[in-house]
Amino acid sequence: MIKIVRTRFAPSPTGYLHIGGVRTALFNWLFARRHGGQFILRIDDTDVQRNVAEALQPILDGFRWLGLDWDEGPEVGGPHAPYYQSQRLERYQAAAKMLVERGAAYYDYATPEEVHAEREAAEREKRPFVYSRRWMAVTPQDRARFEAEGRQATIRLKMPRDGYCRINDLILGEVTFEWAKEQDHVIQRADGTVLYNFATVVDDHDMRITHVIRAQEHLANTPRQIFIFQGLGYDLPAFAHVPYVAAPGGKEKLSKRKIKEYLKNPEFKKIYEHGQAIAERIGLHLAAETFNPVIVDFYREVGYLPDAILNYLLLLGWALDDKTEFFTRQQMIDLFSLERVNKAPAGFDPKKLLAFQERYMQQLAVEQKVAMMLPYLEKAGLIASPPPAAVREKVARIVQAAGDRIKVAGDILDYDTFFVPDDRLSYDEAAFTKRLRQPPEARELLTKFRAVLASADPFDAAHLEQRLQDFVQAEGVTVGQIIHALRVAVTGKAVGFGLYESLAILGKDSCLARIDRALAQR
RNA sequence: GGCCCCGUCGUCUAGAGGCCCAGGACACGGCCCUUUCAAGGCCGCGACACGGGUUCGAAUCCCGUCGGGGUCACCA
Repeated sequence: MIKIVRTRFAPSPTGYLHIGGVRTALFNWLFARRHGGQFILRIDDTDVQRNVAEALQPILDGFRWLGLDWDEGPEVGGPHAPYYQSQRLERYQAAAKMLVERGAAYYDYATPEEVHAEREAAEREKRPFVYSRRWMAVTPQDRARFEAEGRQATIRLKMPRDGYCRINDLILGEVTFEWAKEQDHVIQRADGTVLYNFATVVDDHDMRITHVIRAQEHLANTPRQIFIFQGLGYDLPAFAHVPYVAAPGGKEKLSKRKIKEYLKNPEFKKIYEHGQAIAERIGLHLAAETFNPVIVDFYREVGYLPDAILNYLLLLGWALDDKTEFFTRQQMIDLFSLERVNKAPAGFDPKKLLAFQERYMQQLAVEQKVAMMLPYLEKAGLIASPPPAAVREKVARIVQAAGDRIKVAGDILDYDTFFVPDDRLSYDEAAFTKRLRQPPEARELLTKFRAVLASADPFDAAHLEQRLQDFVQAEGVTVGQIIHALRVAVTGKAVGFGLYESLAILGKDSCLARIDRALAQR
């Protein structure tokens, strides 16, 4: 019988989707899709006191935005519901009890202090800690006696004390652990709630998970989980431990808590500031702790493409060959394999992510780009909402003219000059000085060229270029002497796309008004 | 510290004994194009952690050293 491949990703409802988590989820998703199987989302909320629904929403939104659909889980349900660990407690308790009955676990009446003391003693004597099982209840009489003392029971795993646990990991190969080094871990607390390592196993079995693809930090948990699977008489899933995603410019695991440290990295900082600037212009004032390149929401708000992010993440620890870099969704699914996942951690490089983003942006048609960018202009208060047809047309012309300069949708705000009223145009001071105050001939040339513009017809890029060429010839000056001054005067900025196209988009009236305004400034 | 994992250009990687005095991409530097800024084109810089084996031959296999990381909870 061929088992249908079923993989899962089990996020905790923390309020945001972590980029490293997405990479793990992506591998799970791809593996399931590759083999025509199912991808399950399960919520690890065993230890969460906060409002789960609220903290879960951003995560589900993130998955949807990225196009990583789940076959079973929150909001879609499924045959193994509920998919929230907090709602499965009775099932876990029944399993824990069964584990005790089968002799693979026991009721333990030690207090946390007593165990702690044993651990300290072992440390002092520099020997590995192994619980003495002094407060292990072997018989019902033991339980009664301990309880008479006012003690409360936890349930501990009764780990083997000899032999080896061999794991055949799909990525790492064979990994061997010594059973004797494993602890009698608590699986059920004194208050009856259960611990992650135990709940995970029960869920993976109940939900018929065939392949556990998870971060390598869980490798050390695997022996005890295998012990639980076997103790309960469950079939073992296959394990694949993917290396964790490392911090930018570092080797340690990427962590959402170390943002301040990452911001010392100039490249990370640059990407962050680029996004932060866009966010602020659309009225999002978010703290670095919750809005930064480690969190998926950052990319969504700033206007990245999901496909670019996924493509980048796919190549973080996986490669098809020595040349293929770009993968469509379908190609990813067709070509992904766990065998080609690297064993070593890969550093997260937001700059390379941006490079993928640029390439994906370049492939979009103008209409697609416009659709992405209109919301930014609306939120920044630069255009009406919904935008009239004429405005859309204008945005399309700008997007066309800007070409590859727009890397993320939010970059459209760099062209705000085309939307501000003529009398509110602000000038880049440094540029204004360099182009309009310092060159002695600037104002005179600009004044003369204003007259040329006033009579220009048609007011399009080709014609305007011709008029400017004629002008410099007639005046005996260079293009450089007039064009920079003109750019600053009409756009307020030193840089931008083609000037003739800029003039044409602005229209004659605006150009003339802006030149007048510039000439009036001292 | 115990256990486990890992170690090719700054970064992501290709490489499964001769195709490699190591290939690609990002970044970086230069040139070209050019009204600015991008984009694009061309060129360049740049790595097998180290030491021993095995072999006619090692980035690839073995051993050791060093280095990095993960994990050691009644967290997930």
